[in-house]
Amino acid sequence: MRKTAATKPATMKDVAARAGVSVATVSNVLADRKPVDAALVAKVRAAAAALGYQVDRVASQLRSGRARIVCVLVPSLDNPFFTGLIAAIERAVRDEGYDIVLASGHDDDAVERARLAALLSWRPAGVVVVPSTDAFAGRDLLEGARVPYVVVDRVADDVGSDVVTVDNEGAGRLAARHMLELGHRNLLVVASSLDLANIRERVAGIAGAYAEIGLPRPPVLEVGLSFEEIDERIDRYLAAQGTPTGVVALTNFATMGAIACLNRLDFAVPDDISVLGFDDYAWMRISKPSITAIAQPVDAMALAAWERLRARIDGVSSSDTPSHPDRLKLGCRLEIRQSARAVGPSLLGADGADDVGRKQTHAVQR
Amino acid sequence: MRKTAATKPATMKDVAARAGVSVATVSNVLADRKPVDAALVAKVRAAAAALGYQVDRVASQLRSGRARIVCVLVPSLDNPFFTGLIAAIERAVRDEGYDIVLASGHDDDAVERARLAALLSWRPAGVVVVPSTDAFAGRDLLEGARVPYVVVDRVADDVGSDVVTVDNEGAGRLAARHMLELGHRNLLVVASSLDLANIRERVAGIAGAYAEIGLPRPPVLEVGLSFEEIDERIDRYLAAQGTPTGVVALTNFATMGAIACLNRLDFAVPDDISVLGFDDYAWMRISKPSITAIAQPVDAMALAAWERLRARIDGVSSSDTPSHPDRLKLGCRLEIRQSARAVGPSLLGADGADDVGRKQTHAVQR
DNA sequence: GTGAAAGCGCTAACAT
DNA sequence: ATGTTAGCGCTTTCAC
Repeated sequence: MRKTAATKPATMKDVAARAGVSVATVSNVLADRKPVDAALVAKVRAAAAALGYQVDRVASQLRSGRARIVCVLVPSLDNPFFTGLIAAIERAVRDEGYDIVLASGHDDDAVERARLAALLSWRPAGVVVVPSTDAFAGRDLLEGARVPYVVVDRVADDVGSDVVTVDNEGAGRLAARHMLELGHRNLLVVASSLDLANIRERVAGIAGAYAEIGLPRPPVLEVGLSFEEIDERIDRYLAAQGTPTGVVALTNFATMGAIACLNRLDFAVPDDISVLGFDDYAWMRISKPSITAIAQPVDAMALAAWERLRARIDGVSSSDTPSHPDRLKLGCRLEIRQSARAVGPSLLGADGADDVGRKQTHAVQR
Repeated sequence: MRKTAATKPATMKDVAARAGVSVATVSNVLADRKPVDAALVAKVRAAAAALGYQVDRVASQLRSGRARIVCVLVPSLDNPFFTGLIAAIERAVRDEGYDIVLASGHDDDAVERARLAALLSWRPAGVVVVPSTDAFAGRDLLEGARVPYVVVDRVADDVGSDVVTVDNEGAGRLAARHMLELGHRNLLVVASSLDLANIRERVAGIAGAYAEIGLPRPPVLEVGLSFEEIDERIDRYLAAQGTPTGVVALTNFATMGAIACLNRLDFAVPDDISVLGFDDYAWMRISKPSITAIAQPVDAMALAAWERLRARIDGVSSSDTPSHPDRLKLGCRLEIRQSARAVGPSLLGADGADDVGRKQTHAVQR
C-alpha cells in the first residue's frame, strides 16, 4: 500500500470554506480576537477540528509582526548547569505560548556569532544568551537586531543590557569562609579557566576572605575543561607543591575532575584532603562522601531572566519607554555535607560561627 | 540618553535599494541560488553587511514552503539522557542550516500533545520525538501533519514510522549475564516504571538470561521517579525480603536512587551488595566505588535519527517515494567497573567468560 | 458582527 | 544575467 503524496496541511481558507464563513472570521475565532456570533464560533471550531487545523505560526508571525519565539543560546549543551537553565526557561515560557529555539555556542566566539545570526533571522520576540566567552562575540548582532535580550551567568563588563548573574564574589567568599571556619589555611583553588569573569570573581571572593583575616591568598590552579587535563594538572600540582588541606573547585566540571583525581591518587576525602565544589547535583548528595558545595540558584536565574525579557517584550509592544537596564545578582547557597571537614580551630572570629547547614549570600539588585 | 524607538530590521528591499539592484538579485546572491555578476554580488554583499541584514527566515519559509526547522520533543529536560540526546542532535543539524525548536512533554500525555501541536504549527521540516508515555499521545497529530518524524528511545508498539531505539532486551540480557558471571543468583531489579515498554524489555532481557540457565526470574521493584520514592521502596523491600547479593537498576535515576538508598542504609558497595546501573555519566566513573553500568549509545541514536529524518526530508522534496519505515535498534555497551563484584563462581557456561572489560550487544537493523 | 482586500518579506516563475 | 510580479497564509484595516 502506497501512501498518498504528502498532502499540504489545511489552511485557514479551507476551514473558512468548510464552515461557510470568511477567513477573517476564522482568524477572529481561533485567535479569540473579536467577538463572533456563538453559532459561527461553533461552526468554525468544528471545521477546524475536522480538518485538524492549526494556525500556521510562520504566516501569523510574518503578517502580525508579533513573534512567539524565544531564542536561547548557551555555551554548551553538555553541561548540566546550562541544560538546567534551559529546563527552567522552558517551564517559564511554555505556558505563555512561546516556543524555544535552541542553539549552542560550543564555547567558541565564532560559533556563537554564527548561531546567534541564525537565531536572529527568526525575528524572535526575545533572546536569552549565556555568552561562550567574555568577549561576548554576539553582542553587536543582538544590539543591531534591536531585539530584547538578557545576558545570563557569564557577564564580563558592565554594558547596557539586562543581566542576570550570580553573586560570584559572594559565592567565593562563602566557600572560603566555610573552609576558614574549618581551619583550612592551606587551600588550593581549582578553576576551569580564568578567562571567564565569573570565575575570576569567585577567585576574588576567596582571596578577599583570606586577605580579610591576614592570610595569603590561596594559589589558583587553572585546569581547563577536559577531565584528562584537570587530572593531569592537579596531579602535577600536588607532586610539585605538596598536598593542601583543602580544595575548592569553582565549576561542576572542576569539582568532578578534582574528586576523580584525588580518588585516583588514593587521597581519602575528607580525611586526607577536604573538597568543596560548585553547583549542586544529585550525584553530589549520593556520592561517598557526599560533596559540600556552593549551589547556584539556577531556577531563580531562569525565572528572573524570563521575567525581565517578558517585561521588555510587552513594553516594546505597548510603546513603553523601556526602563533602564536591569542588573540582577542572585545569591548562592552553601550546602554543607561531608567532603569538607575541620582540620583545626576556626580561623574566623566568633561571628563566623553560624554554621547551621546552609548559608546564603544576599540577593542584590541594583 | 533615550534610545530611539525600536527601528524595524532591514529588509531585502532596503538592501536592494542600497545596492541599486532588484530584490530578486539580492535574494539570489544571498541564497547563492542563481549565478550573479561578480560586481553585483560584491555590491549586494556590501549593502547587506552595511545594514547588518539577515534574511528573514519566517518570510523565506512562508514563501518557499521549505522549512529549516527541526522540532525536538522529549519527556523531560531534567534528565541527562534526554539532554544528551538533544546535544547530539544539535551537533548534527547545526551545520546543515537547521535550527532546533525544543519542547518538553513533562512526562505527561496531555502536555505532550499540546506541545506537539504548538511545534507543528511552525510547519517544521521534521520532528524528533521521544514519547512521554507508551500511549504516545501525539502520534495522531504527527500523522495528521504529514511531516517526517522519527520516534526515539521510547517505542511501545510496532507502528509504521521511523524508529530509533536501543536493544533494550539485549541490554537487559547483557546486564543479567554479567551478574550471573559474577555468581549472583539473588538479584533485585529496580525499575522506574513498568509502564514504559523499554523498561519492560530490559526486564524481559534479564528474566530471559536467568531463565535460560534454569534460574527463577529475579524480582522487579517498581520505584517511580522521585528519589524519595525510590529510597522508600527499596528500603521497604530490603526490610521485607532481605538483602539480595546484587541490584540492577534500569535507568539513571533508579541507579542514583538505589545507590543513595544503599549508602543511607550503610550497605557497602560492592562488599555487601553489588550494583549494576544504567546509562553512563561522568559521576559514575568518579564515584567511589565507580559504577558498573550499561551505557546507551546516545550519540549514535541522535545521529541515526537525524540521518533518517534528513533522508525523509530530502526524499519528500525530490518527490521520491518514501521507502518503508526504518526500525533501527542499537546495541548497548557494558562498562565494567567496581560496583559489581563476584559473589561466587560464574553461573554461566565457559562461553560466558569473555570478560574483557566491555561487552556489546549487536546493532540490529531490520 | 461579518466580509473583502491589502500586504507582511520573501522566493520563483516569467519576462526581458 | 537581471528585473517584474504574483502570492505563500495569515492579520488587520475598513466597508458594510
